[in-house]
Amino acid sequence: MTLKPTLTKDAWIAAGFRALTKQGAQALRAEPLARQLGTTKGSFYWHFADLAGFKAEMLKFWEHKVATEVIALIDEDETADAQDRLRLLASAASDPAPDDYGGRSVEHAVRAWGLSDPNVAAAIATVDKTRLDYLTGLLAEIGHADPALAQAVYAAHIGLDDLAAKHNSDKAPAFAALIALIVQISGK
Amino acid sequence: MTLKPTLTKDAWIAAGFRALTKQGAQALRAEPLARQLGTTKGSFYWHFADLAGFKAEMLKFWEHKVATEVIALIDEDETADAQDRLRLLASAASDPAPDDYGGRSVEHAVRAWGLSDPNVAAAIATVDKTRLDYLTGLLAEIGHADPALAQAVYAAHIGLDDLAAKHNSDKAPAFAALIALIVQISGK
DNA sequence: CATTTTCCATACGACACCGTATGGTGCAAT
DNA sequence: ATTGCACCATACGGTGTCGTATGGAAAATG
Repeated sequence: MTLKPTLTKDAWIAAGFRALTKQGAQALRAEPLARQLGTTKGSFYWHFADLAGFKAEMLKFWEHKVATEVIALIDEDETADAQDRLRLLASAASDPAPDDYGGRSVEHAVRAWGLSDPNVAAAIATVDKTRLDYLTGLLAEIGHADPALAQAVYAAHIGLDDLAAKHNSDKAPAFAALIALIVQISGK
Repeated sequence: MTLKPTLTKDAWIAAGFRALTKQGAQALRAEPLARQLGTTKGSFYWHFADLAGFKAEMLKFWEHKVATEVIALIDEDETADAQDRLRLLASAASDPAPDDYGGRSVEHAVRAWGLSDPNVAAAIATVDKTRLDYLTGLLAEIGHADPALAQAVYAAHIGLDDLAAKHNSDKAPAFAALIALIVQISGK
């Protein structure tokens, strides 16, 4: 059990996400991050081969986090039916910034990052597909067979992250209102 | 010899939006843009005081474009009622990239840009408020008084831009499906 | 205590870009 | 033709960052 008073890779990655959410992808540089951590880039280049390696580890970290979130959601309540699961989704969106590294949504920042980094874009595409397939299945179970609707609902989730980050507005009630509307129709 | 049309500010701004949509905000630099245009930064610094001035003009250009779009939409059909206007919104989203500078949505790129530039974020906030107020009014007219729903619908519009850019998917059917659902409920 | 390993500091050359200064070119008007 | 102006090319110093190389401190190991 080596108790380390020194920096770990995770500390660098956390600093990376803080910088990403606050300043965008162009802030992912070794020397500014080192200043932020009160150290020098000597540490950075000991823990990571180069910037690309650092970014790859950040991305890996995010992919793992998202994957566990999805699994947790699916296994949350084995007995819940589709309607319950949808409402669970709506309330999960109300978490007051559970994965926050300093004020904004990590997911939103990662999506913006994807615009300038193909590796990030590829990871996002995979995540999107997983979620969208899951949501499409849920909606189909309650009578909404059109996958276009699932796409719209998922898009609302994405867009609300954006709006919440830019306007400090609350994401939860809007998403809940949308889900409520959809569940209402399925009941008829 | 080729009659060389001199570069205008608009040509630089167009190149700026191409770079923004393809590579993100960090691509808004004088020398790379000059190479892209087959010229040098001597031209850039003749047309613009500095990078900040250039970005300000890009932003001004975008704000003007968005403003005219909104006005055009409102004045499109004076006799249309709220339901018609909503369907008009849905079909307007089906334009095959009307404001494209090279493959992706400008709006989407500008929103990502806003993450790292407060001036851009402020412009987006204004635009969002205008659109959201308009949409909230429309939905209220057809019986959906909850502004949270309007927020969700607008968020879907934003999110679909993101998904369309990342997956080359079509934005129109998803948004149309959502609007159809909402109009359907209002009929009850 | 000596040695090895782990982790960080510092110095270095290379490179890309900024913004300025200044010179050059083609075209218009006189 | 000469001048004036609009527009671009080029050269320059300055800054910020990259990635490497190397030295050193502190803990772990024997």
